[in-house]
Amino acid sequence: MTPVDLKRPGGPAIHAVDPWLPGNPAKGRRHQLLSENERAQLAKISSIVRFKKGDRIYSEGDAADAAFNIISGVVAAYRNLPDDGEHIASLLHPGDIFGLSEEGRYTNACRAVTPVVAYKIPVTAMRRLLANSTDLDVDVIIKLCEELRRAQRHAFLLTQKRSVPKLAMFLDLHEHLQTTQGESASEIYLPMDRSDIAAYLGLTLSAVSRAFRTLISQKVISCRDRRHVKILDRKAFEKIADSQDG
Amino acid sequence: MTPVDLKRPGGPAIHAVDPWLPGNPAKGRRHQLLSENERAQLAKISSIVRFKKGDRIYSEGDAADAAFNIISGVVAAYRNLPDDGEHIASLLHPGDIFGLSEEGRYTNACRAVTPVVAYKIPVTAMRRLLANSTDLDVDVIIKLCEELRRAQRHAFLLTQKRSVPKLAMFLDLHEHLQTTQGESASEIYLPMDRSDIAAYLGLTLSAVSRAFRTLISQKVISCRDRRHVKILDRKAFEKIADSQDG
DNA sequence: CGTTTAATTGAGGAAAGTCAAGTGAAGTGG
DNA sequence: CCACTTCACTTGACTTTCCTCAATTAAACG
Repeated sequence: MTPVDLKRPGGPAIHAVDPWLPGNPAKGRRHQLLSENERAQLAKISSIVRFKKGDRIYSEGDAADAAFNIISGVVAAYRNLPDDGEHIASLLHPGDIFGLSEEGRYTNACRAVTPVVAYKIPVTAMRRLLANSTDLDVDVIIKLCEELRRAQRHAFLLTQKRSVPKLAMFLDLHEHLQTTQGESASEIYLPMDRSDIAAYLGLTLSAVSRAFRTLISQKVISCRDRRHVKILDRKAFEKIADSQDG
Repeated sequence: MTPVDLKRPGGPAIHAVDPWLPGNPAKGRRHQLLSENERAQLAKISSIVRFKKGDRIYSEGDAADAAFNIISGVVAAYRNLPDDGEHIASLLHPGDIFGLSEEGRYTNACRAVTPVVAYKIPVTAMRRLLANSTDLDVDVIIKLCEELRRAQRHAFLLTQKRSVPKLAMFLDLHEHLQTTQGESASEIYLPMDRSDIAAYLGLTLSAVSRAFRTLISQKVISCRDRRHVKILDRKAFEKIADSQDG
C-alpha cells in the first residue's frame, strides 16, 4: 500500500510533480523533493503522531500551531454544513502536506479516513527553517502549486452536472493516484466510504449509490466488494469520464 | 477602482492575508507582501504587458515561459469543455499571480475579462531569484496558500445544489473582494458578464439569469444595471448565502 | 440606425434530491 | 460460534430544480 521509503521514514517527505521541468523522462511522475539533509532538518523539529480511523485531527477555527506531513494513510479536510452534512475540500495522501491556515486558524477540519501516521511540524520552527532558506522553500512552493492544481481539478469535477461522469472522474483520479504511487493498476482501492465520496463529489449518498449501480449494470466496472473496483470496459469508462455524457 | 500603489507601479505587488499572523489588528486585511527592494529586483527581470478586454493571454498546454502579476483588471483562468462550454477555474484580481504550470505547460487558458495591465515575469529569471532567496520565497508561499484557500472556497460554492444560494455566495465573495481592496461597500461591481458568472458557478446562462430575477423579485438585491448590484435586505441575503435555502 | 451580441423568459423534460423502507455487512456480547 | 445490534449502503416512489431548446427583448457597436 505504501512505498518503502515511507515505511521507514527518514524525515518528512514531499511528493510532487515539478511544475517547471518539462515532461520526459518520467512524465507525470511524482518525485521526492527534499534532500536527505532537508529531511533530517525537518525531522529534528517534528514529531510523529498517529490517528485511528475516524479520529478528528483538528477542527475548523482551531489555533493553527502545526502543519502535518502524511507518512501513511488518508486524511479528509472538510467543512461542516449548516444542515449537518459536510463538504470534503480535499483527500490527502502520503507525501502531502496539510494544516494550512488563515490568520493563525485552520480553515478546514481534518479527520483520518484510514489509520494515519504523520509528522507534526510546529509552524514557528517551520517558519524559522524557511527563513534560513535552503532549497526547502522552493520545494514547498512546488508542493503548493500541485495542491492548487488539485483543488482546481476538484472544482472542475464539481461542475459536472450528472452523477455518473462525476463518479467516473473520481475513480479515474484514484486510479492515477495509485499508479503514480507505484501500486497494482488492475484494481482501484477506495479507502473511504460512500458517504465520503458523496461529500467529496457534492452528491447525496443515494446518488453515489445509483451512479455505482449504473456503471456496474452497464458492465463498465465491477465491484469485488465496496472498496475494490475494477474497470471492465476501459474505452467506455474514459468516454464517460472525460466527456459529459453518462 | 484600483488602489493608488497599483496605478503607479513600483514593481510587482503581491497582496495576501498572512496565514500565520493572528487576526487583529486589521483583521482580514490584505497586505502588500514584498519589500521595496524585492519589488525592484522583480521589476528588473519583468516587463509590463497590456491586454484588451477579451484577449487570450495564453492557451491550455502552451509552454509556460512566464508568470504574470496583475496591476489592474480582471483575468479568468479557464478550461474548455468538450461540448464547447467552458469552466472558469479562477477569477484573478490586482495583486494576484497567475501562470502556474505543470511540467512546463500551462494547465489553464487565460483571458482578460476587463482591460488588463500586468507584469510578465520569465520563469527562469524568477527561479534564479527564488534560489538566491531573500524573503521572496516566503512571500510566494503565503500567496499560494491564499490561492489554495480560494480554490477550496470555489469548490465549496460549487457543491451548493440550488442556483440562488450559489449566486448569493458569489455576490458575497465579490463584495468582500471589493471591501478588502478599500472600495465603496454600498454597491457591488461585477466586471464580468453573465456567461462568465455561469461558467464560474457551474450553471447555465439561463439559470444565472433566473437566480438574479429571484433575488430581485424577493427584494433582496437590486440592479442599477447589469454590472451594479446593491444589497437591499442584508439579513435575508446572508441567510440565503450561508445556509442552503434559497 | 441597423446589426450583432448579451441577456431574459417560457414550456417541457431529465436528473438528482428527499424521505422512507429494506438489505447487507461488520462488530459485540453472550 | 452464533444471535443481536449497529452502521453502511441500497433501492423505490415522489418532488424539486435545473437543463434544453427556442423565442424575445435589451444592450453594445459600428
